[in-house]
Amino acid sequence: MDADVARWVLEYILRQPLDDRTLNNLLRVLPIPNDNARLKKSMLLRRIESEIIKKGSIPEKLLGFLERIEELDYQEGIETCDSMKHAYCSVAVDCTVRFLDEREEYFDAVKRIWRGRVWKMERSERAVGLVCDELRGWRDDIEAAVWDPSVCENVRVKSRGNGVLEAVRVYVDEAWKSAGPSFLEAVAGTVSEDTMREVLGQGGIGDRVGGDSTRDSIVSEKDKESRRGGVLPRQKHVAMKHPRGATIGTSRGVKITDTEELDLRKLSNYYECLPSPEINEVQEALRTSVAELQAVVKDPLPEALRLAENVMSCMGGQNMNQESSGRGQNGKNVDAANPSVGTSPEAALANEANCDNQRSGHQNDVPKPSLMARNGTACTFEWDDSVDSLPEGSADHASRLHLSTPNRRLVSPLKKYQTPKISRRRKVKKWSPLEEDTLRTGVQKLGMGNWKVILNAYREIFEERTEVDLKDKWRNMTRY
DNA sequence: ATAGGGATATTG
DNA sequence: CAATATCCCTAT
Repeated sequence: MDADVARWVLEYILRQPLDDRTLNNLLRVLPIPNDNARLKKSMLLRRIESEIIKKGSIPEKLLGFLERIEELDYQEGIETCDSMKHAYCSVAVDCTVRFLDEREEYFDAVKRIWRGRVWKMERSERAVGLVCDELRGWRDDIEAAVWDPSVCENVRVKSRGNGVLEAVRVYVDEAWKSAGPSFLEAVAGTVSEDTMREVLGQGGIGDRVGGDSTRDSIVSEKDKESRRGGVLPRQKHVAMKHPRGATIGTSRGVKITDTEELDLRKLSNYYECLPSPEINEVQEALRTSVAELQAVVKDPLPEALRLAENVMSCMGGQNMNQESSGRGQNGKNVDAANPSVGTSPEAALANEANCDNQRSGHQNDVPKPSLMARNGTACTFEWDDSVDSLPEGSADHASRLHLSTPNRRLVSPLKKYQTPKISRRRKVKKWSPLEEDTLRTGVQKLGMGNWKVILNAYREIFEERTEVDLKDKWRNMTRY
């Protein structure tokens, strides 16, 4: 599967009300691009959601999740929103004051959270967005409470109205909202059902030119609201079956158009231009991978589990966790670590409860879904090691099915969609005379065929060129 | 990493 | 539309 497509699919399923187990299995199987901030953030958000739904109490690791999100935001120049600051503070407080009754543990928590995390943030090189007055205020109180029993009581009282769950929920909702819909959903809302059918079917297109051609990309409020609403089977054919009325003319939808390179624009201008191969390519990609995805989404538990596990049983175990250190891994490492991918089911995840439980034994009956096609720039991701250890069919499990039911989320895709690079082909860039000269001297000095050496030697001049480009250019220059 | 063939974009 | 330039994919 193409890396972009994989990313779209991931973005999509992260927003689906799938339970953790299913999601986890899917994540295990999909190639995860390691370089996409948006995606990472979605994962973290989803994990936070999962955590706050799971148990009554807030786990301390939410602090870590929030910190990572903040860092991602920072790198993208996104300012930390108030709800996030508040959520972080609330979690920190909650995870500390819960130990107020045990001096030892309380002190440990203070050291861990306030003298550890918070302290680090405060003296970080950059201004960490999570640090705010509220946090500092609490820090002082909580520190004082370590030594002073009377302050201790104050803290206890003050923390009663903390409302962690609410705070976190508010933030998560806001974050999803500003992230906008997943690409697949955006596209689904962009193209009418008829168009989709035509393109996905045989592609009889020309006869529709004209008419309602000035339409913009639209995602209807209705669709957005139902996005994560309730238990699944509703929106099975998300990408293809949008009731025309809901998506197009009638809705007071929101534009998603201000995205420079994003081909959503082209998709939305579908009626105006002749279909470019590029669009066809996108839609073909969507067709195939969405079809695969639908098999999972429409009937999540049985279907997805079966798919995911069948796939898993065909693969070697891949327990790389991209989240923890993020950058350390790439496709090569994964492949190197698992030379037996696809051949040795017994090597796979031997210690994973879910795998053992549900493996149906005949991995060869099922054709290898292309979902698992691996990509050189991707690695696998372990959603959460704790979920798998939970007993199957427990109350916990059942409750997680309703994961997203409470959050009704109004998505306004006003925010720019972080452009996935659909155009797999770079823009054509004519060679300048300088470049040509440089190439000539490069070949003369460093030897023809040593394209990489030449490229490195004149990196500033060969801007945006690859060694293959040099090679091709030389081929052109020396023809005849 | 490189070469070669093929796809796509650009030019005339 | 053909010729050419650039870019991409794949086998070696």
